[in-house]
Amino acid sequence: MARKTGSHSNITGPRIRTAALSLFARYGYAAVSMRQIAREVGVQAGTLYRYTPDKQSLLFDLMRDHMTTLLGAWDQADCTSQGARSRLSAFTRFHIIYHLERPEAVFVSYMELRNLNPGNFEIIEDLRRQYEDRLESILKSGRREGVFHFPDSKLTTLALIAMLTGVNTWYRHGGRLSPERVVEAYWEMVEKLVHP
Amino acid sequence: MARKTGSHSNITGPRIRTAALSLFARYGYAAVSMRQIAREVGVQAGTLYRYTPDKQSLLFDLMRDHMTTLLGAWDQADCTSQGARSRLSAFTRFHIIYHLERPEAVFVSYMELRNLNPGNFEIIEDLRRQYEDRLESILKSGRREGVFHFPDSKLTTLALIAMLTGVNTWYRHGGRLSPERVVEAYWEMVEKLVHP
DNA sequence: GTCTATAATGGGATAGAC
DNA sequence: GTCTATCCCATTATAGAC
Repeated sequence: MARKTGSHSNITGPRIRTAALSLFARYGYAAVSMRQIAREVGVQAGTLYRYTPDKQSLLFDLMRDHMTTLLGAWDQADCTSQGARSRLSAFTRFHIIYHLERPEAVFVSYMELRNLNPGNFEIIEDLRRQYEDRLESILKSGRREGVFHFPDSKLTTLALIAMLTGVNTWYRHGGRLSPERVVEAYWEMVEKLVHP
Repeated sequence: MARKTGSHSNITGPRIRTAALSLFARYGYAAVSMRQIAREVGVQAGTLYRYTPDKQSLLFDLMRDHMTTLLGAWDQADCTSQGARSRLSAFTRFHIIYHLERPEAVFVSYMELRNLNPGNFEIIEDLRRQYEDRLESILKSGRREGVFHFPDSKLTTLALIAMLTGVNTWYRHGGRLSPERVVEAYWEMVEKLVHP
């Protein structure tokens, strides 16, 4: 049986999400219209509402998916049986590489928090806290093992995440440094920062 | 001679800028309307255009003033005759305190870059680069003096600034740590990070 | 599954009265 | 120096045809 003309439901949904992510990252959620997203996808604006209840849900779904995928990927990569120094090295590499591979999702997830409605904001913030907690527990293990020293575990967690995420603001593909070299340099700095 | 009723030109201009800064910080440039700014100030929307040519100039002026004031304040505070370690300590303190005192201007200046038109963007980016260069030259002096070691001066500059500016994302007035304690903790981390 | 058409609202910016 | 009134256009979201 021939497929009906215009029967693209399996592909239109993802294409809407991809277009929205890209436009939100470039111009910001508030500056992007549903018509703009529709044009990018190649459908009329009304059609978008078959795939999302409203613009807010589109933003929220993108951010929630980014955060849950990030958490899942780290939990897969983390070797909890290893020592804290080795786990921190793995975290440094994972965080930089994972974020460099998804600049748009990272950018939207950090910049558009204030455009979430209160309920959605709380859910995203909880996921972010969970990710921070993963790093903090590594730092605390290292302190118990006597291989790390730092002034305050929560504050050091936030300092390290800010430092590592900052790579996304300046890294340019094909620039002076390869991702591998960036990871090396940051690990050298992280290692000294937590040194006893 | 009695002042004319409604003659507030000396105060309305600054009040527009304060209201705009506050609203841009809370809701984002694109999400804030000129009518909203006018309501906050207590004038009609048309009146705003006696004080700014358009909405874009309002944003640009706020960002440019923040960056030039920041640069001027650091150049005032920097004791170039001192050693690099002492200057880096001063920079760490200056950056954290100065940024904590102006959360709205800092937030707007980091979040609304993409809402600047190309010419304005270039001017702000140049000011930002100048500020980064101030830190980088301290790091290079320290390396020449033999009191610092790091993998790459530009990369370390950006890592440190990201780390220090990150304080603004989590610090809450009246929270667990005083600004003074935050400065101490960050200096301890910065010092180790650049340790030979 | 997508389209056209439209409702209801609000946007930036300007003109001219007072 | 501020207000009122207005121009013109864009916005989100929905209804109903095909």
